[in-house]
Amino acid sequence: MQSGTINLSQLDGGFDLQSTLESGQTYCWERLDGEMFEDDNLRGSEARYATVVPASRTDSGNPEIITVRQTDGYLDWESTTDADPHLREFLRLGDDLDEIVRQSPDLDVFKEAYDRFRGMRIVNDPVFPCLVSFICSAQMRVERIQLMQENLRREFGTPVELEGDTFYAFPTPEQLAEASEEELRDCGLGYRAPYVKSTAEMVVDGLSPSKAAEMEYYDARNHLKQFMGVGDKVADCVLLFSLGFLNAVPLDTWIRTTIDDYFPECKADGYDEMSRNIRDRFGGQYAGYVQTYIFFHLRTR
DNA sequence: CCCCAGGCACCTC
DNA sequence: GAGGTGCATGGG
Repeated sequence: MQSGTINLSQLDGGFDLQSTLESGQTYCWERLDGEMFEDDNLRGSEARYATVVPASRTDSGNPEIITVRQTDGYLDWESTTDADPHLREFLRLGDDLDEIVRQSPDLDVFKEAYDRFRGMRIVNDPVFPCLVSFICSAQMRVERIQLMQENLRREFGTPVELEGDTFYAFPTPEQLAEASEEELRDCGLGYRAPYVKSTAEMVVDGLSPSKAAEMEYYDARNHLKQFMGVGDKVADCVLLFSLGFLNAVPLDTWIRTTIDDYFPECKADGYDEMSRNIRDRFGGQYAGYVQTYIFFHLRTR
């Protein structure tokens, strides 16, 4: 086992592990001393979280466990591998949060959110788990999305051990493509089960979700919409939370409500037009950051 | 019993 | 392409 620390005081704009992992951006982590996404868990804890790095991302070619905990200005990690570069990538520790806030619009609702969750960063999840989890997110609460992903990992993922504890990698496209629709429904996926199976088969057959990362924003969104169960909103989530499109603003029910209450001038009929309006209103290149702060703030107040 | 949850596929027109 | 409808599942 390896361990290490990352000095958070050296990061521009600081870091907050709990809000980063429990704001509904990522379903790739589990909390070891409590349930993710329970409101009374919000803020102030020094909880430990675990994830499994996909085999496709590790030097060893095997899935590798990382556990991590934030204490007093440091991120302490333990891992089966050198977790430092993975953590910097998955948690976007290189983002200059101070600069992002400077470039964001002067909005009271954003200031409130930023005061509550200072240090929260957008995540950069591995693309296949991110894609599947947001296909599962349709008409579903975050607590149950998390439960569905835990079920998928346990039922279909490769087990990995760290000091006697067993964790599961998120299933590969091959592992999910081989699952039956019935088995997927048993994980609680409901009508999303055939979407997940079909999307896994498409990836196995060679359609690459990560290829969107090389494209211009609208082409990237259209590329992702080829997958079954992926529309404009899910595509924007994958672009923002996995592929580095910090300008993407997923238009979900909460942001739509916010638009009605705070930005009525951005209202429009189609997703495209309203999305463009709100992206401009949120300052363009970092609009996804603004949206994520506002979403978490309003959802948990 | 109702309604709703970080929407989407599919069918009309 | 724009608009309506069905969709599994669990909790309030």
